[in-house]
Amino acid sequence: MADDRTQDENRLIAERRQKLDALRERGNPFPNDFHRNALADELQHMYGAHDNDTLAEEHVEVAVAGRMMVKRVMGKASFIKLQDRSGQIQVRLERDRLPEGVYQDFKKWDVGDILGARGSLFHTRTGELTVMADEALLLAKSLRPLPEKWAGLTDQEMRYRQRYVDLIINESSREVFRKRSRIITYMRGFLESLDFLEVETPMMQVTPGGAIARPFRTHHNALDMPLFLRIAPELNLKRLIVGGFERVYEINRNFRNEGVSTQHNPEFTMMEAYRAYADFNDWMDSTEAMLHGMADAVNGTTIISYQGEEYDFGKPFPRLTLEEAIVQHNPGCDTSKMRDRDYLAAWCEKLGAPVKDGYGAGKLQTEIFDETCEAKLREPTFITQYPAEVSPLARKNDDDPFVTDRFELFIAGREIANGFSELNDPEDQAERFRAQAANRDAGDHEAMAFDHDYIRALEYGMPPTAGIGVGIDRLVMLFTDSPSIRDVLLFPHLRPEVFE
RNA sequence: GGGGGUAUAGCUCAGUCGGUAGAGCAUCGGCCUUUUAAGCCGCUGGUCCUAGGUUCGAAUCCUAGUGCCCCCA
Repeated sequence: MADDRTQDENRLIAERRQKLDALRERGNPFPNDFHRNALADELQHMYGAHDNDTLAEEHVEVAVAGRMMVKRVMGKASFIKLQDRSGQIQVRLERDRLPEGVYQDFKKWDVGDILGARGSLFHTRTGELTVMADEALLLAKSLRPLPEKWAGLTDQEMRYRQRYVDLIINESSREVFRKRSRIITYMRGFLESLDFLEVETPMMQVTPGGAIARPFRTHHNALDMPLFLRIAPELNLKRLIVGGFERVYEINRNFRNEGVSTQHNPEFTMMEAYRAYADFNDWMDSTEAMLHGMADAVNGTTIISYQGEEYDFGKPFPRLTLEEAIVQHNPGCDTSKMRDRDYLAAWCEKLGAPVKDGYGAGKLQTEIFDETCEAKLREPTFITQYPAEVSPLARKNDDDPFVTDRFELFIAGREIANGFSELNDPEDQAERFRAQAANRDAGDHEAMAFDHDYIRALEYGMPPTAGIGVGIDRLVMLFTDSPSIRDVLLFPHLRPEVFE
């Protein structure tokens, strides 16, 4: 026990431990037989408008419980506020109304303690709905003092490391994560209404695939073999299209062994959906419809306010090709040389973007796009026709095989979604894998491995299909006006804390 | 990987030119039966991130390191 009294003990905690020790003398200080029958917000909605005469007639007996966030002792009577998952409710405790000794005990309870109280409702002079307690008890002692009530908790590091404290203190933080849940619920509903089947595919894969990214590696002891955390569920979901489900989706974590930033966490949540007998245009339409409906349902308006800018999710999103975007944002470029490797390479050099021997015109185009266009795409915009060179799983365009039938959706200068008509020609796919494998052999850790089973699956025949991936975290950032991905992850990745 | 910012009481923050460490809130003690950041009186509470260095003297200046934040690659 003594060993648990950790290094950051201080006088405030020691005082509370003594109070807990005293409670232990009198029995179990963590009772589990208090039955709450009302939430703070329910009471506000049901009885907030009733006057005191009505409340006295009704004599509503309630049992409330939660964390004591405010404690105001005024001699023989006190006001406290209990916070539960719905909100806060005030409770009045009067010495002479409570059972013998309870009020004296209460004076020793601390802000942060978990309490239960039973009593009837009334309004104070200033009109606040309040429970007049006939009974009050301590349900769980809090040993650590909470941040101060007015300034609250603002220290970013503590907000991320001790999210539980952030959630206790900051309603805005609680609201971010409620909204995150509503976004995902809406998305599920949208897909279910289109008869999509939710599935779960492996997180641990022998051959990581489905994206261009570096994977995390782990090891299976019993089988004595390496395994990789998935970078995308894509190939497995398309195996299920081959299997005949026709419409499947998965909302789950991906893992990418890359840098950490305000836009990147090593693990992040992606929604991927695949629909047979559809093409990438259908997915652009559905994505627009989904985001429109989501904004209405989750935020109550189609206008998304993000970091001082406003975007209208109610309007159709402009669609332009990658080459059109480059031309539009680079007046003066030579439009006749948009696929001239030498021209593009020189341009990249000027931009300071890497140019390697293996890079073709398509790869160089995307570098120029990333450097000169991406950040400028503020309003929701679909960029279409990505080069085949950088789209190893996408179907080539029938009229222009340099590009694929692919799109990415940009909002506020960031990629939010990526979709395309799927490559279902097994021989073309095998050829693309071979090209990726060559890059891999040349030292590109992000290049895809050749997935023989995936080719075998395609050889059984995959119907014409289109798929999409939506970055959930970035979407939640937009909907909650959060500047950093860490603000929308309950437990963002941080360097480990050292406990001495 | 590079650059910038930041780190002081439980929390939020001051700290002047290098000269004994400060405030508000919280805690603790006293008063107070309708408060709303309740009020009044009193007392506590510090590894000034860490390790070196300069100096008679360092929260303050220098060097290195660490965490977090931001920007860039």
